[in-house]
Parts: sequence; C-alpha cells; structure tokens
Amino acid sequence: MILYKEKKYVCLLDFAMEFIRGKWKAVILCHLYKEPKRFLELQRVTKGISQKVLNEKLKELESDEIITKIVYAEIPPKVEYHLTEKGKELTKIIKEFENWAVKYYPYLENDCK
Amino acid sequence: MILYKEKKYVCLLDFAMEFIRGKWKAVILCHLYKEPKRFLELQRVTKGISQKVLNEKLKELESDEIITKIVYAEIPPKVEYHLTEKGKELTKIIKEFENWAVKYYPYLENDCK
DNA sequence: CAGCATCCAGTGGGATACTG
DNA sequence: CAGTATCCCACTGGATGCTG
Repeated sequence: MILYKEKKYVCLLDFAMEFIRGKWKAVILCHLYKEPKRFLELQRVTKGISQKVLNEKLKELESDEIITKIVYAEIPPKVEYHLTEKGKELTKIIKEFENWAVKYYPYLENDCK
Repeated sequence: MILYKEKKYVCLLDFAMEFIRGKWKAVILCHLYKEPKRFLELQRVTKGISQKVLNEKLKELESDEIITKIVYAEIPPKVEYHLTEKGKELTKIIKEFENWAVKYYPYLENDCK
C-alpha cells in the first residue's frame, strides 16, 4: 500500500496510472508533445473539453510536475504550457497506446494529431 | 470523433485509453502477465478489489478480447483467465508506466508483483 | 469456487455565467 | 485571453448477501 498526498494506492502501478486518470489528461499531454501551447489553442484542439475541466487538469498536471506553465506579462494575457522532461517520457508511453490502437483497430481514423 | 459500441471518443487515443480506464484494469492485466490466474487467486493478489468489480472488469476485458476465459468442467468450478496476444502487447505498455514511476519515485516501494 | 443482485456514496466531468 | 464559480448528473466502485 502506498500513501501519497493523502491518497491511497494499492500498488505502484495504481499510483503511476493516477497521473493520467480520467478522460482528458492523456489527450492533453499528447497535444503538448510536439510544441507548447496556449490555453485557448489547447482547448480548441482538445475537442469537446470544457474550460473548467481543462483548467482543473492543467493544474493537476502542473502540481505533478508533468507540465510547466509560463506566464507572459502582457495584455491580453498570454500563457504557455510545456511538457517537462518527466512529462515527455510519460507522453512517449501514452503514444504507444495510440500505436497499439492503430494496430488493432486500423479502420478507426485518427484525427487526434 | 470515433463511434464504437454506442460510445463516443474524441480521438483515437481517447478510444485506446478506454481499454484500461478506471482504477483496476491495468492492475489486473499486470497480474495476468506472467501466468494465467484463477478468479480467487486474482482477487487475492489484487488487494482491495471487491468481487463485484473484479467480475465486471474481467467481463469487459474479455469482451474487448484483451483476455480469454477458460472454464474447466469440474466441481468445484475452476476458471482461468489468460492474456491474449493483443492483451500482452497492451500490458507491456502498461508496465512501462510502472518503470516510469520507479524512475521518478524511487522511494516508493513496489509490492505489486 | 465463481459470480450475480442490490443499494449507496464519492467524484469526474458537463453546462452556463461571470471577471481581471 | 485565461481563467473562476455554481449547479447538477452519470458513472465507477464499495459493502453486503445470495446461489449453482
């Protein structure tokens, strides 16, 4: 049993999966893989996500040190989200899931690029 | 947008992640990696899972062709769950998450073997 | 031994409106 | 542009008891 930040995990894998739990985190990370993105850009490409949830997930990813947030002191505000090294390695693994799906479900199109 | 079995997915990755969504599926698959297991065995090693949820997840994994179920005609009943080839490949990726966690959180013990 | 039926609680996420 | 604040619903999973 692992205790981390007030939460319980039955094993290390359970703990590891926590970083990408839910419908959106993996998708967000993939969108940040090639290059950093701004908030609105991210919302646009992550089709279907609500502003509220995007914000929540970005906060969680930041506090987990998977991404970093860069705020430019401009008006209107400009914010960029980048993957950390730790986040890049995680995202590489996530992309393997995508490849797995491509292999076993080749007829499903992949518009998530 | 992908439609599959009455459900909607925003992209292929979202679809791929569906196979291991929730707290338990990844853990279960890892436990089946080395060798097939019986129901009770699986419940014992997957510490904390309820019988109901284990059953639900096994059914989902079976209908997704990630595992196969072998029923021996004995009394008392004997059932074994095996990974398919598709499932093995998926589980290999899952194990990389574990390695990622070991790398970045080396001080957390790993009792999930 | 393996698995089904209920009932219930917590939470992840949707919709909408507002702000520095 | 990049958030916050509410309100609400659906779904995942927990607890317990029963059965071929």
